[in-house]
Order: sequence, then structure tokens, then C-alpha cells
Amino acid sequence: MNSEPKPKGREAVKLWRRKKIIDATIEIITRHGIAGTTIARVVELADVSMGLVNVHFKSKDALLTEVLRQMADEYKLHWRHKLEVAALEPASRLQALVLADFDPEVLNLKTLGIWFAFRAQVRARPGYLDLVGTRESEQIQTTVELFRKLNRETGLEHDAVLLTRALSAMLEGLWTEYYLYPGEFDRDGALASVFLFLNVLYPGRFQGVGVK
Amino acid sequence: MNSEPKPKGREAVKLWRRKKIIDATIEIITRHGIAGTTIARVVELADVSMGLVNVHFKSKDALLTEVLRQMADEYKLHWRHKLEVAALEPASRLQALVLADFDPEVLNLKTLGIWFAFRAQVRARPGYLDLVGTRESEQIQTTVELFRKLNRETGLEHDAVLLTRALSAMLEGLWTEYYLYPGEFDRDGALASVFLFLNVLYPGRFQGVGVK
Amino acid sequence: MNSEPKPKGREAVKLWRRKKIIDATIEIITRHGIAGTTIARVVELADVSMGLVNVHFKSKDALLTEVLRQMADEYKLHWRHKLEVAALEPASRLQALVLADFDPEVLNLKTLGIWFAFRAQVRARPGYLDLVGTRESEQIQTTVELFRKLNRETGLEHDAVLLTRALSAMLEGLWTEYYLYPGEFDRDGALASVFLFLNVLYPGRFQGVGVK
Amino acid sequence: MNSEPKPKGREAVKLWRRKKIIDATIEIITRHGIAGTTIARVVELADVSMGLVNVHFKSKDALLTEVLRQMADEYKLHWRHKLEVAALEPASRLQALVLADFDPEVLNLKTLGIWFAFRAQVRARPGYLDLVGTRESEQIQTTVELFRKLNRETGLEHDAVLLTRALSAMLEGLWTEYYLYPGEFDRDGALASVFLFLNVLYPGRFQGVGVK
DNA sequence: AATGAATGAGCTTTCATTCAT
DNA sequence: GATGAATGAAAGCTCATTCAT
Repeated sequence: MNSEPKPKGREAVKLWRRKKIIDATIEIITRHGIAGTTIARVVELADVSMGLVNVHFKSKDALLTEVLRQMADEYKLHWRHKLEVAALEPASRLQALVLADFDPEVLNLKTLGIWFAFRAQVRARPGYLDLVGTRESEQIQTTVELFRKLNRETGLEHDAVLLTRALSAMLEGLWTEYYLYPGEFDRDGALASVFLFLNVLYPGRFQGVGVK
Repeated sequence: MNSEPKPKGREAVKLWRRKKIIDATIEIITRHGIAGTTIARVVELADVSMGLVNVHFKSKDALLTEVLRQMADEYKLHWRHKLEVAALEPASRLQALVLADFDPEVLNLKTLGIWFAFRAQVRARPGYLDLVGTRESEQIQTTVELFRKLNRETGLEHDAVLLTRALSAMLEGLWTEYYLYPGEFDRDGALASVFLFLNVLYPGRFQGVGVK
Repeated sequence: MNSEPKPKGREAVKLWRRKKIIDATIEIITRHGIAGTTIARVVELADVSMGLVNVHFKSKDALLTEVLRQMADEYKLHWRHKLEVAALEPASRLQALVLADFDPEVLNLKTLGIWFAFRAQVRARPGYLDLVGTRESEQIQTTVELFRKLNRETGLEHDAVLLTRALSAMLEGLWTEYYLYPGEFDRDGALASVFLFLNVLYPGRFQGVGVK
Repeated sequence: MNSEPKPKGREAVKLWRRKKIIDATIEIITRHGIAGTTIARVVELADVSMGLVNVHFKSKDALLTEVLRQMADEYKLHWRHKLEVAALEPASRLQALVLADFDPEVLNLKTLGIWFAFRAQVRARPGYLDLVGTRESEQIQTTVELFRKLNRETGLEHDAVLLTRALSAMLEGLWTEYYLYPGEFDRDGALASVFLFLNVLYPGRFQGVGVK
């Protein structure tokens, strides 16, 4: 655990400990799954006392939900940021969206471990659904718009909704591949698959990107 | 639980009860996830005694593995069968493979519930990996071959391995979509997405299939 | 398990199976202790069905008691026989009694395993006491008489009751030694210890016996 | 259960409860044997919650081993102390060793109950052997030395090793007698037996000790 | 007479949560 | 605010016993 040094000030220490608990929880879920995530393991890794979890979070459940919410927020901020700094042409923006999903900040064992762990709980706890959904609707909407713009630019008439669905599914599927076989996963090859698809759809628009 | 009537004969009753336990386990995993799957819940649903699980299966763990193995076997048999009864042209065979993954026998809440539940355990129990992998290698190999044949037939030179990866990911992603939003999932639209992709790659070869 | 061949005749087979259960029980108690003696283990070793134990013996408890009773009977018959075939002089008879306790028919892992296993249950089940006592009163009485005769013969005036107690205790203690360290136990040395004691008491009467 | 009053102070209460569990375990083993020793019985007698056993001791097994180890330690400390405060002549020291084994602190129902209970497990759990052996080697060695000194003093040439073995066995056997018949056991008579033996070996050296 | 599938009470152990310090 | 000893419900598992075959 790479923990930051203990800060000074009462409130600061409190927040610092809270963060330690959340980070430890993420690590433990990644290693042992949700079923294997016990308060005892979390507090040992976070190096805090047993009772502190129930001081900061009302219950174990609340802690888990908090962890998930944080993950979801980070993901959202991440792709939005990547979009902000991207160029204005639709192809560049779409490319940015795709690349965002393969950025190590997102595509790493911890993030995906949490993601898949909570997804497995969706049927039992429908409340999680909003947080673990396949790409939130804002992102979907953005993608549809980009395909529409691409159509307009190129004069092609692909069904933007269907394309969005296909692209989202592909990204989702490649995440799954990474989650299951993190050791063998080949990021460039995965990107090549995606851009092969986009290149065939809009010839020339994604040339040279993601080519192995 | 829609249970078959109690059969006659000692051995038959034994097998019938064994099956009741497996079916109940599947149902409980689907409803409550693996973490929420307790022997107590299983035996109540199966309407057998607590001890029977350990009579038929050595342990709870063995029961879960058995359930998963059975699921994996059924999936394999299913797509092989669909391939056997398909026509000989590569496009038809590929189409059969895709359709197989959307057949209600595979794409249903129980099957996918089990699938995703066990996947979430992969990091904690690596032994599961072989049974929950994204499409087994035999299926992958078959798909690569079909793309190669399509290339030969059409004179196109798409990278068969990349295409296979893209297709597999898309199917995987659409399963995820179904798993998360079973109520809203639109099977025809999903198929349309896939065949839009294939049609763009091999124009005319998948015409009229999966079109909404 | 060295089992005799299956005999013919309904009643004979019944008794044969009954014996197989008892022999298996002895073996299992020796190996696993009473706590580790389960019906499942017994029937597996005896190669009979689960239910048969409760057919032949009312309960597991009754089986254990039966095993112990049999052991106690065999022990009694054994020393009585050794006494019968011994010469008439008191020293020879006493010597016979001592040697009887070191005869492999008595001093072996199975017999002592059972003995000590049941003794450990005495507080919990006082009923066992009569069967596992340190040397039954008949044997004690016989020994006291022999010491008295030896006194009369030799003109010595040792307290026969105290001597009997001392001798019994020594034999008991040597059994304990054998039970705890069967591999290292040295039968001749043990006998030498006992006869050293007797020789000092009655000089010349046990000369050359048990000398290492 | 004669329990000491609840002390004050967090750590003190913790130790007090820990001790209550150990004491209760000893009592339960004495009453019901190891097979009949359940956590439920122990915690009821100790008047603590079920989970506390696994808080203080990792498992039931660890608790039992702890109890046994403690018993063994106390025994060792006891005879060493008795030897320390004894006079220097070999006869006095030997006498002290014998008397130590009949001291109520050692020769009582609880201590012997534990002793015999664990011995019955030796075949099934060889690890216990070191803790339940018949007199540890240090004690054996001490005894051999004392007999040698007695030989030197008296000019006699008894085999010191054989004598040690005989004496140890006798003490062991008398313990067995006490364990089986605690109500009828006559401590003075038992001592008289032992010293009769020693007196015959070394006339005059143990005069007047243990005489009824 | 003999079987062995099935039962269910009772076992040890785990672990989220509480609360006196 | 933070601690961690203690709780006790609930878990998986064992196994003597029953009884339809």
C-alpha cells in the first residue's frame, strides 16, 4: 500500500484515514472478490481499527457502495476530460473516447476488478445498476452524436444508434478480455481491432490509428 | 421452481434430487450472487434436507464447480450443434455461430447470471478461469478459419485474427448488456449491430440478416 | 484387513459380518481414537452397508461397548489360561502372570489402543469402568494369594497387599510406556525391571528370569 | 465454577476471560472427555460468548493444545520446585520426586483427566506425544543420577536405568489407579507401596517414609 | 436380511457490528 | 475521535440414525 504520509490537523487526519479505508477496500475486493472482502482484511491493510469503518461509513454495505460510486465518478471524469482536450473533428473525438477506455488509469486490475465484482451483485442489489452500467447514457448520447457528425461529414448513412451499440459492446468485450486474462492482454492489438472496425466504416478517417 | 414430478425407482429418485439441487443452485446464484448463495437457501428451494448437498456433492464448493462445469459443457454443445446443422458456406456458418450466442437457450438470465457470478470470482479462485473464459479457444479457432475462408471467397484481405477478436468482444459486450438490462434488451437490435459490422466488412455476404 | 472367507449358511454369514464390524471398529479406534471413530469409517473398512451396524448392534454406543467387553473377556481368558498351564510353585505362577501381560496377544497396539481410548471416556461414561479397570479383582486376589504363599515358603513377611499394588502399578505403567512409545519399547528390558523388583523381594526365587 | 471476581481495566478483563475459557475447558474435558468437549459447553461454563474462543485462541484445536501445554508446564515446574527445596542427600531427593507426584497439586481429577484424555489422542494426533509422555527425559535423567549416587553411597550395584524404569512405571501405574478410582484411592497406601519397593532396594534409606 | 439414500441436530468457525474505554 | 474486545447470528459441514426398497 503506497500510503501518503499522515497529514496534520484533526480534519485532515480524519479524511486521510477515510481514504486509507477506501483504498484498502479496493485492493481487497480486487484480490479476494466481494465475497472475500471482510472488514478484518480491510482494516488490517488500511492499518486502522475495526471500529473505524463503522464510524466513517455506516456499515460495510455503505462502504462498498461508496467505493463503487467513487470508481464510477472517476471513470466519468476521466472520459470527459479526454474529450475536452481532444481536437474538434468527430473522428478525433471518437478516437479520444476509445483511447480513454484503454488508458491505464481505467484499464487496470483494480478498476476492472471492482467493476466486475459489483456487476456480479446487480441481480441481488439492483441499486448498484446505475453505477455499473455499460457506459452511462451521457457517454452513449455523445457517441451517437459523433457518429451522426461523421455521417454528415462523409455522406455515409450508417445507423448511428446501431454503431454506438456495436462500439460500446466491443469496448465492453475487450474490457472483459483484459479482466479475465490481464497477463496476456495486448493493448495495441485490442485497439487495432477497434480501429479496424471504425476504418472499414469510415474509410480513411481513422487511418494509422491503432494499427499494429 | 417448476420441478418435474418425483420419479419411481431408487436410482431415479436419487438423480432427480441431485438435479433439483443443481437447478436450485443455479436459481439462487442468479438471484443472490455467489456471495448470497448459501446451502440453506439452496436446500429450501430444492426442498431437500441440509445434509443432502454434502451427500451428493462433497462440499458447497464442489457443487458450485459442478454447476459451472455443466453450464460450460452445455454452451459448448450448443454452439457445436448449431454449427453442425448450418449450411457449408462460411458466411452461413459464421451467422450460425453468432445466432447461437443469442439463442434463448444461452442468452437467458440464469445462464448469464451464473457466468458473470463466477467470473467475479476469477481473481480469488483462478481455477474457475478455464470454465468462464471468453469463448473457448476451439470456438476462436473456428471463427478465425471462417474469416479466412471468407477472405478467400471474396478476395478481401481482412486480418482474420483481429476480426475474430473484434467479433468475440462485440458478442461478449452484448451479453453484458443483456445481463445488466435484461428487461430492456432488444435481441433483434443487438443482432442488427453485429451484422451491420459483418456486412460492412464483407458487403453483400450477410445481407438481410439481423436487419431491424 | 485379514478377513476370513465368507462362510456358507444364513446364520454363519450373519455372524461373520458381525465379526467383520467388530474387527473394523477395533482397527478404527486404534487408528483414529474414539472421537475419530465414525460409522462411515467402520463400515467402509468392514465392507458392509451403513445400516448393518444398527441391525447388529442397537447403536454406535452399543457397538463400542461390545468391542470393549470382548477385549476385556479376551484379556481375562488369556491370563487365566497362562495360569492354568503354569507350574504349581508360587514363583512360577507369579512369573506366568507377569509374562501374560507382556505376551504379544495382549501387549499390542490394537489391544492397548482400545484400552486407553475407553479409559479416557471413564469420567463421561462411568459404565465403562468395570471393563477398563486396572486388573480385575479376581486377578488382584490371585496375586495377593501368591505373595502370601511366597512369604510362607520363604519365611519373609512382606505386605502382600502392598506388593500386589506395587506390582500391578508397575505392569500398568509399563503398558503405558508401550502405548505411548510402541516403536521404542523394549520388552526384555521391561521384564528385567519387573523381575529385578521381584528378585530383590524374594532373592533367588526369580533368578535368571527377565535378566537382560 | 469458582471464578475470581471480574477485575478492572481493559487488559485485565481480557486476561481474566481468557483464563475463564481455559479453566472451563479443563473442567469440561475432565467431565466429558475430549470427544465430548464442545465449544458450546465450554462457553456456557465460562459464561462468555461463542465467538470469544476463536478470538482468544485461533481454533478449538489451538485451545486444546494450549490447555495441554499449560498442564505440562505446570507439572514440570512443580517437580523442579520440589527438588529445589529438598535436602541434598540422594534419598531425600528421590523421596521428594516421588512425593511430588502425589501432591494434590498434581494428583487431582482435573490434571489427570486432561492427561489421560490427551493420551488417548496420541495415535490420532502424534503431535501431542511430546506433551503427554511418561515423565519427560529431564526427570528420567535426574532419577537415574540419584540411583547412581545411592549406589555409590551404599556400595550396592543396582542397575540404575532399570530401577528408574521400574519406579517411573510404578508411579505411572498409581496415577492410573487414581484416575480410574479417585474415590477409593488411598494416597498413603500408594506411597507405602512405592517406599516398600525403595526400602527393599536400599535398606534403611527410606525408613519410616510412606509407612502406613 | 441387508442396503444406502436421506435426514437434521449439532458441530466449529466466521464476521459485521457494538460499545465501554 | 478512535479503539479493539466482545458478541451472537449464520455459515458450511459431519455423522448417527432411519426406513423404503
